[in-house]
Amino acid sequence: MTLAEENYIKAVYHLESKYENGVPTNALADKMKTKASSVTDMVKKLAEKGLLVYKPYQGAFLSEKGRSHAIMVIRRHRLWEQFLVEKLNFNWDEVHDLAEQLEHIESDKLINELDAFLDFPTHDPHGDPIPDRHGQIQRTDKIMLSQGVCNIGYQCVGVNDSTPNFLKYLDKNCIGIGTKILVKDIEEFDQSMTIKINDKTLVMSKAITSNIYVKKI
Amino acid sequence: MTLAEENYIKAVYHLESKYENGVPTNALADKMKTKASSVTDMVKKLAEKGLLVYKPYQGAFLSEKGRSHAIMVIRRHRLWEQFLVEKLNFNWDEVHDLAEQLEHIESDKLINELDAFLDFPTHDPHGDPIPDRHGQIQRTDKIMLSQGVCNIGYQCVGVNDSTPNFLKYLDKNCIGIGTKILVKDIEEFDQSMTIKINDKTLVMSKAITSNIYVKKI
DNA sequence: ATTAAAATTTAGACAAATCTAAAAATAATT
DNA sequence: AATTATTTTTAGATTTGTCTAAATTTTAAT
Ligand SMILES: [Mn+2]
Ligand SMILES: [Mn+2]
Ligand SMILES: [Mn+2]
Ligand SMILES: [Mn+2]
Repeated sequence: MTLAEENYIKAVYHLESKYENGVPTNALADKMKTKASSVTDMVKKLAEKGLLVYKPYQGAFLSEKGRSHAIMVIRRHRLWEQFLVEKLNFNWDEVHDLAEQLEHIESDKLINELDAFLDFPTHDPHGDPIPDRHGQIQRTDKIMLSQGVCNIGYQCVGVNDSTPNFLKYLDKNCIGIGTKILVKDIEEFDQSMTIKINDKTLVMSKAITSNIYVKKI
Repeated sequence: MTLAEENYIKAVYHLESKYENGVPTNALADKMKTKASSVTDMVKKLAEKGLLVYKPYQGAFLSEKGRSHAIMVIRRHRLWEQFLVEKLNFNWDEVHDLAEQLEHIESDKLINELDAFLDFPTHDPHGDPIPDRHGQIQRTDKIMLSQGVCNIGYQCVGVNDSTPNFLKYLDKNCIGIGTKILVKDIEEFDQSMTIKINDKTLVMSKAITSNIYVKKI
């Protein structure tokens, strides 16, 4: 399985939750930063290999084989991110692009030993679950902070946007995985939220609060 | 710099010590397990990029730029090998092929942090020196065991052949980096050597002894 | 039900890295 | 020095993944 193929099935995996009746060619082209015509070619190839199910004009689905391979790529990605942060002093905003490279290294022993070396982490630095060696993913119930309610305490468990820009914003405001957040007020007009973190008060737009995952304490 | 290009300059680097008047196309084709015509094409491309110096029919040399890049690829290769053995429970005969993949991961921070994490090792699991972050390589004086002399004690400091087959032979006979070896006898006819390791006596052919590097104790 | 717009696929081309087969240059032998 | 043999390069083809431009299909709007 080539690097490009792995990236495509991973993209299909991530888009499937949003497009339940098949992932459209254009959505995939966007995600892969390529052109629709390139996607059509690749999707046909992956369908021939039995990794996707695909009918022309109808979008793509992962086959079981495709899904389990996609999950393994995601396992590798998240384990490497965890390694970089835990062992090599990387910040959580520096690891994604590097993990995009490392996730394609092919070795079961490597990834399982890395897993053990890290003490079988269940989540990566961004709060995303790390599939276990059998592809099992621990589902946790989380909501977007934008869905939070006044005067309720929450704890940050993940982020939706994990681009460096957003993560640096969170760093600047002392928000990370595990941070306790108390919702003080929600402005009706634009859903902007006033929250308290360690006695510091902070106002965040909906663009921010809808990218932070929390759970009730 | 692509994966193929990095592999070529690494191959030129390793062959330059044997071919001082330019690395011949065929030698490179052998090493790269490809055809001479493919080598010609690639060598021309690398020369245009300023990584090699090349005159048709005259063989290839590394430029300074090419050499320093080759050394960095070797640094990455050996640091990864060391990581796999030291931290992930790999045996020294299992790491080479995996390091061939890992050496192409592009990130200075990654490799320098890995270096620090491993406590700045000077040698890899096969006894080969690890270039430092400036490309400096620690040269140690070593000889082939086949050049050893009777009744002199040596210590194994490296191997010439690091294929799994040879390394497994060494494992089976309890020979590794640091092992003390006493030369007891050398048979004139075929240069086969009788040696003593921890009171165990062992006879090794020249094919073996010329692949073990030692230094006088 | 037509027509217009959007999404998708096909056709044809291109760069990277490889191959085979043939031509050219260099080295070795007579 | 002329002839072979070896090495190296060129010419033309192939695979992978991409592109642009044109054709087709589906969806939305009159
Ligand atoms: Mn990531
Ligand atoms: Mn992540
Ligand atoms: Mn190696
Ligand atoms: Mn090595």
